[in-house]
Amino acid sequence: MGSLVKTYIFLDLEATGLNGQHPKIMELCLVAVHVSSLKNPKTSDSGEVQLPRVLDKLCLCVNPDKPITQIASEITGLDNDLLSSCEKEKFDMCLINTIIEFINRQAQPVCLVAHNGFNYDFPLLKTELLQQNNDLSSSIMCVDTLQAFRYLHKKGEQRMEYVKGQFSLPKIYHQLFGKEPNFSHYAEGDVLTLILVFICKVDSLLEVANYKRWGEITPMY
DNA sequence: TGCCAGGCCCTCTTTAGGGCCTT
Repeated sequence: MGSLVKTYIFLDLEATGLNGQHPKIMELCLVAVHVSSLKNPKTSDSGEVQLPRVLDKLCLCVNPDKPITQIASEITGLDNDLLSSCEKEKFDMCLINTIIEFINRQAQPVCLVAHNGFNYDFPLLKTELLQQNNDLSSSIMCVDTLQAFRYLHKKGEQRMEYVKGQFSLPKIYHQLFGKEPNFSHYAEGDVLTLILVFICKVDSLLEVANYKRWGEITPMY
């Protein structure tokens, strides 16, 4: 299924809490990368993988219309007063149309990519869409990089000596780049970090990735 | 009142428990 994909859209959400707290989205970022850019990455003089030059980005803050948990506020730097004072709109039809049009202007077919996406980002986005009586095309493909990296490790990927059993995005980035990622828990920062680690392992990831259809994603709540 | 998920993986496992991962 994955060999058909022409555009990978990397996705990250910042939200008011975790699954059990019925979270609401307060920031989202989608960055679209054509498959040709992923498979022909540029490197710096020191040999470090660089972000592709051609990126389409959609980054938006959202008024969650719900109290943000203290821990979520601490790690994201977002709080209700800040979002209100910046007069951010709620997750509404205007935002949904923007997301759909962003996806539609990419070379098709597209695949959404998120770290722990099958259990967090995709179900939460689905919940928000359904609450507005809308949804994405059920044929859109989805990949979870947490699942894929765990699978690579289990299969004995030679160059990956992660801290045993630990596959958070910052830990994977540190393993591959030898430094801390920039702007963790900014939606855009996390997406760019995700793109970099994806490119580092692109051939392996594309080989083992477990593709699901958006129609198979069940809402978080 | 107080607390709140759930899928995956590992191991001191499979009649289970605990940590990871996402905010």
